[in-house]
Amino acid sequence: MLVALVPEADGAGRWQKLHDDGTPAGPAMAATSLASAVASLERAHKPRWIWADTSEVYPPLLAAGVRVDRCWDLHLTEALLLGADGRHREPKELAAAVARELNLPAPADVGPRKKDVELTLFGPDPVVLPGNTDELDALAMVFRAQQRNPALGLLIVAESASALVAAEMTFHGLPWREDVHNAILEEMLGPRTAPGVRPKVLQALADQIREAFGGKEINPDAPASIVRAFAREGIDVPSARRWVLKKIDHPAVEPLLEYKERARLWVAHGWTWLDAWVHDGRFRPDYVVGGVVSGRWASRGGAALQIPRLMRKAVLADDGWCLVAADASQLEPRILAALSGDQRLIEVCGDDDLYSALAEDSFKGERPRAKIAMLSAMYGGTSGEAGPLLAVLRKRFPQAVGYVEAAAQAGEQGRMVRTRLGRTSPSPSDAWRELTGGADDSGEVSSSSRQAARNWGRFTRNFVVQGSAADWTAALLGVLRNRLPANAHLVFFQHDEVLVHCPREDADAAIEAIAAAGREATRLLFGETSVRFPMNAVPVDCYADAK
DNA sequence: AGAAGCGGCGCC
DNA sequence: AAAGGGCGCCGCTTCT
Repeated sequence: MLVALVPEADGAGRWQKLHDDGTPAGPAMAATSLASAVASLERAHKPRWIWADTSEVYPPLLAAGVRVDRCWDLHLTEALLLGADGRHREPKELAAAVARELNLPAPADVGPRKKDVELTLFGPDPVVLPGNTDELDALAMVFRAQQRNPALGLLIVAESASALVAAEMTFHGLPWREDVHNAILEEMLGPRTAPGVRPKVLQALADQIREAFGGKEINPDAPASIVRAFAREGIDVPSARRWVLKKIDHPAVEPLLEYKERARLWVAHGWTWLDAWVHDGRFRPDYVVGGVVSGRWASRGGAALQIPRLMRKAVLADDGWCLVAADASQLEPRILAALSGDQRLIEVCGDDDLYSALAEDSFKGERPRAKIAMLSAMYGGTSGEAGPLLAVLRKRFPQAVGYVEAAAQAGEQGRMVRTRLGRTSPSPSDAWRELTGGADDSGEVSSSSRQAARNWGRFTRNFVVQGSAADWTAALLGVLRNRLPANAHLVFFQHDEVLVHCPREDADAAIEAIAAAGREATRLLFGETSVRFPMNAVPVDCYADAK
């Protein structure tokens, strides 16, 4: 069963049952408490909820204690459908345009709409909804229009489930111990200072750096200042990047590197971050499902997907609870094996450490070289020894390497590529087409043209692998959230790893659910493939103890 | 004064 | 040892 749902002010709302084809299956109903209406419908029918935007509709329901099983997110779906038609939209433009179509208020943060945004979005034959259309009717109409590409069905369902997971993660929050975080900061920086006031340890390092440059003024926070300071000493450096500085023999280098590391901690995850993002022992970032073109999640605020390893010490389970940390090991090369059907690579995937097996097979047991070769194939690396290593890989695994090289070629020619579940790469810009349009008057293809083509080829090469891996994790999340024990909560997700917070006695059940979800995700994407996708799942008290 | 771009670095 | 793909976010600098 389907139920379309429109929230209204003060926790009220309206809903309407729909048939599977999106036609009305009952009258429109009004509820003064939307949450109780949803709860009772959920108990009775476990419907698939049709709503405009999970990130708007679901959090208030969660806050009222209501969890739902399934949904269909019209925003996310429309983005997938448009992308598949080669009509990508910026998320903000899409949100504004869909809101307009649905006669809903536009998101508050949407600025002036650009002129060239289409006002009619839906389907090959755009539907223009009159301004006075009932919102429930509009939802149903859009839902029906969104059945236009059945090939995307699984992706849409997985994406919508991901949106439920994202809202639930924000709701539960990642356990975060402020006292532990503060202790780390104190150890690395010294006592807390007011915002903008350089902590003692950083000031001491800055003084040391200035001494090393003969007392001349230098701002270690400004890369240009660092480059100038070295130039005064007769040392030319192209930039102030860490790996550049590391190669220099100069007394300022050590304190500079030390300063950079600690300053980064102060600025990105210092006391200001703690005040802004951690409350009542929980870190609650906003996750942006589908925020990356490849289908990976992004986050908004709090740099949720860039938590430094050091700070994971502050992620501690509640008393009597534990964190089950699980990651899909070496996910992307396994995805490539399954996508390409390369039998030899599939055999290599039989090993828990894929790179060791690859090294044994083709690289004289040299694991680092095997890894460089594989990463170069997936990322389009060319520098250093990548070329020869890739040649070895191509000879031994022609199907796998051929798969990514075909994707690269498609990109270089300006064609779109698709992930396993049908997420589609954006088209290159008009400027790109202009630049790569062909030979100039003299018949030469300019180097900037070739470079632009290669750059886009690297993007599409990686897109098929990174995006299909995102397909796989979306399927995993969707399956997992309905398999976990009732008290076990998904509290973190980062590309290929999840954290589950649960009572200790539920840890084994959570681990089993994760393993089962991994198997199911593999089956949903690839059917009865023999590629192995091992999940490492371990119960820990502290996130830093995983791996 | 505020926006935009850049360099840099955290994560996968 | 870095590089090759994807991000978010900071401070600094330059532009408007």
